[in-house]
Parts: sequence; C-alpha cells; structure tokens
Amino acid sequence: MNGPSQTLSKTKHLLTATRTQYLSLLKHYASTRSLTKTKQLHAQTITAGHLSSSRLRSSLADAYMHCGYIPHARKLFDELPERSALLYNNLMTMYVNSGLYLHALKAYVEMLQSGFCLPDNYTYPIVIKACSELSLLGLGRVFHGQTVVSMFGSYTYVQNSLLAMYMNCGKKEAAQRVFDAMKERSVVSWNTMISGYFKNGCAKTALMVFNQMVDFGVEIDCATVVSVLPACGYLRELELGRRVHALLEDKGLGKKTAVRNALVDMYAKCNSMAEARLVFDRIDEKDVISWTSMINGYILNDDVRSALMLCRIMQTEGIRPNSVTIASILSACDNLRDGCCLHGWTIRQNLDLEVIVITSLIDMYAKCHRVDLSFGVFTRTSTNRTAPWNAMLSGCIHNGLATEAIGLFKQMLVKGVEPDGATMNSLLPAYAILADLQPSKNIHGYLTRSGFLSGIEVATCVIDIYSKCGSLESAHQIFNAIPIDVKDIFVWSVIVSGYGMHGHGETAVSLFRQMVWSGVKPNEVTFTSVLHACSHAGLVDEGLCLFEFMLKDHKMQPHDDHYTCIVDLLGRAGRLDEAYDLIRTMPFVPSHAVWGALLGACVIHGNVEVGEVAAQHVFELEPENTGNYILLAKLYAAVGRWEDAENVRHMMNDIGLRKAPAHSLIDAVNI
DNA sequence: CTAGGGTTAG
Repeated sequence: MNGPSQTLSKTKHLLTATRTQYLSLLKHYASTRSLTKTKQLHAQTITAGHLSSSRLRSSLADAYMHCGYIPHARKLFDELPERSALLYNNLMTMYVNSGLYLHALKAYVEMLQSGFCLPDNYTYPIVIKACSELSLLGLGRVFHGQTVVSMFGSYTYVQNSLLAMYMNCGKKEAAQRVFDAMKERSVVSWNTMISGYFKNGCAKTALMVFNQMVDFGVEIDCATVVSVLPACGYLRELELGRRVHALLEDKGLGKKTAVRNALVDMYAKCNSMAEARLVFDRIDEKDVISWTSMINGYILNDDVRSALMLCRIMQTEGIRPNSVTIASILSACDNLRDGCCLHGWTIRQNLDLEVIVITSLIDMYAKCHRVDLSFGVFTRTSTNRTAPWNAMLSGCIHNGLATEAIGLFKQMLVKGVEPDGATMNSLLPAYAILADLQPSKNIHGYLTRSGFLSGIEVATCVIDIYSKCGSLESAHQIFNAIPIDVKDIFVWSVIVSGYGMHGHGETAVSLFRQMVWSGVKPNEVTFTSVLHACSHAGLVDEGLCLFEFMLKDHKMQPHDDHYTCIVDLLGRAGRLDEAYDLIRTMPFVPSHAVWGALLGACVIHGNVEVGEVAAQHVFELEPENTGNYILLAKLYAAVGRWEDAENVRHMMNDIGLRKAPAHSLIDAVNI
C-alpha cells in the first residue's frame, strides 16, 4: 500500500533521480506492466527535463508497449529518431496482445521500409501469429518462405509458430510436414500438434501424437494435459483419460483450475459422473468454467435436474453464469414453459445478445416446435454471423419446413452472410425432402461453384438428393467423381439405398460388394440398406446370403430393421412359414414393423392363418394405426371372406378410430 | 522480448 508519506518520498526520489535510475525503473515498470507508474514517471521526466534523451524516450515507449497503452506507445515510438528491431518487435507484440493483428502486420511493413533494422528470430513468431489469428494462409506461407531463406527457419520458436498457424488455418498436412522436419521439438511443438489435430477434427490422431510424445520421453506440462483431455472425452477414451489423470497427479500438474476443469469435462464426456464429481469437489477455487463443465456434464448424462440444481448453487456461491453456461442449459430444454423461463433469465443476466445464446434460443424454440418464436429471436438480432442462420435453418428442417429453409438460405446469400459446412448440413436435407429435380440441380450448381461439393459430407448429401428425386444417373456421376480412398461408409450407404429404394436390387447389391471389396467395413445401417434393396427387388437368395454374411462374417447383432427386411423378403416370396419361424427365433420382442411385414406378405399370398396371428400382434403394438386394420380386411377380402372384412371395419369403429376415411377401407376391400 | 493450453450453440 502507498501511504502519503511513502508517495512523497518516492516523488522526491524521482525528482532527484538520475537518468540511469529512470531507465532501470522503466524496465521494472515494463516487466510488471504498471501503467500508472509509467505515466507518473513520464510526467516526472517532462518536468525534470530529461525527455530530451532519446534513450529515455525509447525506454518510455517500451514501457507503454508492455503495458498495452497504445496511444502513448505509438506516439513516443513515432517520435524516435531511430528504432531497433527489439522496439519494432515489442510494438508488434503489443498489437497482437490487443487483438489488433492487422496493425501488427502494418508495423512489420514499416519495419522493412524504415531501413533501420531487419526482422529477426523474434519477429517471425509475432507476425506468423498475426496471420494465424486472421487466417491469412497466403501471407503465412510467404513468412514461412522468408524464414527458410533467412535461416531463422530452424529456430524452434519460429517453427512452433508455423505449426500453430497451419493448424489454425486447417492445414494439418502442412503442419505435419514442418513438424517432421524439425530437428528439435519442444513440449510446445507436441502440444501444438495435439491440440491442432483435435481442432481439425482428428481426435484419434491427436491421441496418437500424445502417445508418441510419451514414448519419446518428452516431459508433459499443463498445456499437454488440457490439449489431450478434450480428445479423450470426445472419443470416450475413459481408460486413457484415467491414465492422463494419474500421470498429471504424479507430476504435480493438477493444482491449476484449468487442468481440473479439463478433467471434469473429460470424465463427464466419458459418462463417468462419479469421477467428474470427485474432481469437481476437490477444486479449491471453482470458476465459472468449473461449474459450467459440471453442469454440462449432468446435461450430457441426461440428468437435467442435477444440472439445474448445480446452477442454483453456483449462483448462491456468487458465480455468475456466462454465455456458455446458458447455452448449455438451453440445449437441455425441450418444453416451452421452461424455455420461456430460461429466456427471461438470459435477459436478466444481460446475456441475450451473445451469439451463442441467440443461437441456443433459436434452437431451443425450434425443438419445442415453435419456429415462430425462433424466428422472433432471430429477427430481433442484427445478424450477419453465420451460426444463428444455421440454427434457424436446422430449426426449419426439424419442423418439416423445407421450402422455408431454402428461402432463408437465399436471403442469407443476398445479405452476404458467409455460409459454412454446418449451413450445408442444415440446408441440404431440405432438398432431399422436397425431392424436386430443378431446385436440386440449382443447388448442385451452387455447391460446385462455391467449392462445397469437394467435401465428402456435402457430396453425400447431393447424392442422396438426386436419389430421392429419382435421378440415379446424376447421383452415380457424383459418386464416381469421389476417389475410392475417400469414399466412406456414409457415401456408400447413400448410393446403395438410392438404388434400393427405386427397385434396382442388383445394382445395390453389386455396389455393396464393391464397398466391402474396397475395404470399407459395412455397419448396421448399410446392411439395412442392402437388405431393404433385396426385399424391394425380390432378390430372395441374395438377401438371405447377405443376412448370413452379416451374422457369421461380421458377427453383428441384427436389429429390428434387419428382421423386418428379411421377413418382408421371405414373405413376398411366399415363404411365409420360414418368415414366421424367423420371427419366433428372434432374441428380442419383435416390433410392429416386423409383424406388419409378415401381415403384408400374408395379404399378397392370401394366407389367413398366419395373417391373423400377425394382425393380432400389430393391433396390440399399435392399436391406433388404421393401416393395419385395412391390411387385415384386405386379406379377408382377398380370400372372399367378406363378412370378416366387414367385421374388421366394425372393430375399427368400435375402437373409435374413424381417422381413416370410409372410402379407403372400401377401396382396399375392392382391390 | 517470441510459440502451445480449460466450458458452448449450428
């Protein structure tokens, strides 16, 4: 504390201080970032007449730079007769620390033009960081080239900044090349690669790099831990997460709140709330992130009550929620009453203008089937950010408003909002729902021009759209344009089911075999698609063979969908007894779909005996589905038992189900 | 003097 007498003595001291003393004081103020004291000393030097010394002015500028006081720093800097590389570096660092990356790059240009000095090994990390933050990949590459010719390319600091820059710009291959060429790698190099791979969607690679790092015997630090734990959580690698936990306790890295928070999050994502709670309770200084991680953990594990309770406790402990806390809680809300309550709460917390919160509110209302309220939130915000638009788009899709979604996207383009991958994920299903060829061709053109089509996810969507429109040639063309090693399980599934849904069983099966042959392992969904294709096209032996392949070669547990396909397949072929036998050997209770498939087959082949059994089951499982009654009536009609058909109609009426118009039953019976 | 690092929506 500064008492008045102390201040006085200090002032006295300063007045009599020599220039050297000023300089050493400034150095101290710079390292401790004491702006007030720097300002005081600035005033002193003016009154003491010392400011004529350019050495002192330079130190003063330097102190202001370290304190981040841009106006004075810049003015003093500009007035200096000559500037060293060190001063330029510090100026650029100040700009970078204030988020003024473009200013930093301008300062670099001035440095080159000044003729006083050249960039050094300290300069490059700063300007490369600026490129990284601005995603200026082109300029970043230029700096990369400059470092290589200037020999600073072999400095670990410089290389580390390049790793981060490439990772930030989504160029993980480029980062890996720099990493591979490094002669010496620090712990920072490894950490940058781990977090970089995770940020670029390669969580598995991130874990691989971490394992390599441990194998190499590199000492891990806090940053390693907080880089690797999110990847463990994402991949639900609980065992590895526990090993990292043990390792960090061993090395005494577990004191920082950030590390404990990362642990809470990891355990929560691995569905181990007991361990998450244990870590959480042991955090001495819980911050808003600790609380949010725990709250979000409960939400992820479907314990909304505990999440809300914890949120209450947090507030009684004096910690205010932030936008992330709110977004997390909103994501768990699926009813309008709570939703409106929470909306009010976000307004009271003054957080309703944050982009994440707006996005979450839009999403929440859409989940409550109130797209009108989503739209209310949406229109009341000045939105040129992409996320709220995406939320609005996906909200439309979830509520079946395909045309509205497409209209919204057009508005988005008109207003100059930059669409991204998530935009496409929300938008493209709209075209698949509409299944209208001309608009689909239009969006295909847009996707080609904008470059989105080169992404495998988008290409998969477009294949699906063309399939739904019935344009299998176009679908196949896009499919063929994808290199074989890029084709994943999803794109194969879509093309198989595309051919399947239009009755081209042979092509579907042939594509399925190509997929297996190319080394992509089929999953439950692909088997459903191909079995469905077989039943649709009447390929009985093929279908049974594939079912066998699925059980024996792939050791898969068949789902209800698979049984439905096979029952349908056998049933259509008239092998009703086999179908019935299969149902009786099922390891779980058959669903209405399975019995429904059997009933449908009985109708085709006029088998009343089996049909009645099937009908009994479907009536029990979905009593309100009128289609089932109609099927049974149709069956009776098919074998000429008109009275029974009429009785089924009465049965429907007795249950009070008049949803089906009378004529549909009559039509059905008359076929 | 410089490089990496915790919670979140679509």
